[in-house]
Amino acid sequence: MGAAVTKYRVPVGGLCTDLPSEHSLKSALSALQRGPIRFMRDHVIACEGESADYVFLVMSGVVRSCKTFQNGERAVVAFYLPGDMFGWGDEIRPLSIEAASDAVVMLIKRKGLATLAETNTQLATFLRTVVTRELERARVHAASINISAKDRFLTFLKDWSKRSGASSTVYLSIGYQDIADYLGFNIETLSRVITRLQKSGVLSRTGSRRTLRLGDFMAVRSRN
Amino acid sequence: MGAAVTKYRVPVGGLCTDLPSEHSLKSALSALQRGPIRFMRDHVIACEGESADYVFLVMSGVVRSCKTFQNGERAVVAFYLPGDMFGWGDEIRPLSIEAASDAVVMLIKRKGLATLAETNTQLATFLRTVVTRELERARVHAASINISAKDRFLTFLKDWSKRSGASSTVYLSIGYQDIADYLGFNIETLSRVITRLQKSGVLSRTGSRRTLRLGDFMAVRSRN
DNA sequence: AGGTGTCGTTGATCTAAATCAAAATGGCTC
DNA sequence: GAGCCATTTTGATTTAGATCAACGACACCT
Repeated sequence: MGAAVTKYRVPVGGLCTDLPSEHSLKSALSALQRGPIRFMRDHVIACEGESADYVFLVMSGVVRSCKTFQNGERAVVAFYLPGDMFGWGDEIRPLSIEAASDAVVMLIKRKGLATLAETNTQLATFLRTVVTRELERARVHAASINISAKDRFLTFLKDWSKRSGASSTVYLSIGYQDIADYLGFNIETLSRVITRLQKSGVLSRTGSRRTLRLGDFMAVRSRN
Repeated sequence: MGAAVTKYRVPVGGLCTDLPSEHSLKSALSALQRGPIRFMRDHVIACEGESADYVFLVMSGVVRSCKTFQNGERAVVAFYLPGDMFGWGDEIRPLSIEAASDAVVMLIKRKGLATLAETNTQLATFLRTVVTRELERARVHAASINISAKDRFLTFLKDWSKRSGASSTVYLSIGYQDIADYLGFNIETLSRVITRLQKSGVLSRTGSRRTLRLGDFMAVRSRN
């Protein structure tokens, strides 16, 4: 190992990549951890309105946070991928947390983390970047409020492929309903958008419906 | 003054309400400040892509942050009202900052603030809540991606009236175009929505078009 | 292999909002 | 007040996406 900087739990290219773990921090963190815990798809990990005692670290699978409205509609606000830490910064959960695919999640005591961050500058910086990055993502999402379904989906795909370790082949481990609820249109529209993109050669699907092979994105004129 | 907790610059019920200013902090902060600076409506305060040397504190008027796309379209991502501090947490400005009405803004050196926050827990906590609150707002905005123009506008109005010091009369100091670009529909639709709400008695406009008198919001069935 | 349930696809129709076009309003200066 | 400008409003038409309905595909289960 030597002087090489080892990283703390990095399943893919997620947020936690940024947290260097010297031994002291690593052991201090492990004292605050519970888990890993397995959740089956669609199972609720935490409810809206609860006190947020834990911060989450996704080990595998995909986790979604969503807002459910009184009329039964739902909006998916964010997806968290392996390596992502989230749930920091809220005393009360503003959104429910659910498994969007079978997922393994680590729980970390929020208060303990806060205490640790008071003395450990590295951790404090890391937590700040976690929130900032999430804010950035939310802003981009919010800014996409007036673009077409096609462009919205392409933006999503681009982001997803980047986050899940860019390659020309993307595996959507989550259901279409989740994607549609995230992008703000319905599942039929999503299906049609994908079909159209397929026909126009932007992407192709071999074998499993969930596996998309991407052509040249940039070739497609989109808003940004 | 005695034991009474004085607050730092609180034009209305904005974010800065939360920052208690003992003398030491106050003077340390004032050393980092530049301003107040006046900006006329639509003037650019900071550009996307620039290094973010300053954090902003709105003294009066309204400031918007927006993303401009290559095709000339624009999305307003957030509005900042008197008392709001923003721009913390980004090394590089992800969005341009512009005056949505004539506005007076205070500039605070970001690096200095960061240094100060390292030793001052109160300030650190405050900065964290600033970012968290902004994230919360962005999430709500993003979650509104699939609701009707009417509901989106009502949600906006509710939030705006709360932020600008709730009363049954709301003064929109910004143009319709800005509101439309924030809500993600065009100005004609916004105008029609308002007209319809007027006809259905949810709100009325006396004198200036910019002044809305609100009826009972809760009576209107909306999604949340 | 055949049945069953979930999930994605396709088609027909409807509707909210976009777009195009023009008029009305209010604010401003002279 | 008259004229001029930016802003908002209203109307006619088009369109993207929603909705309703049915069908196809795949995984799972015995």
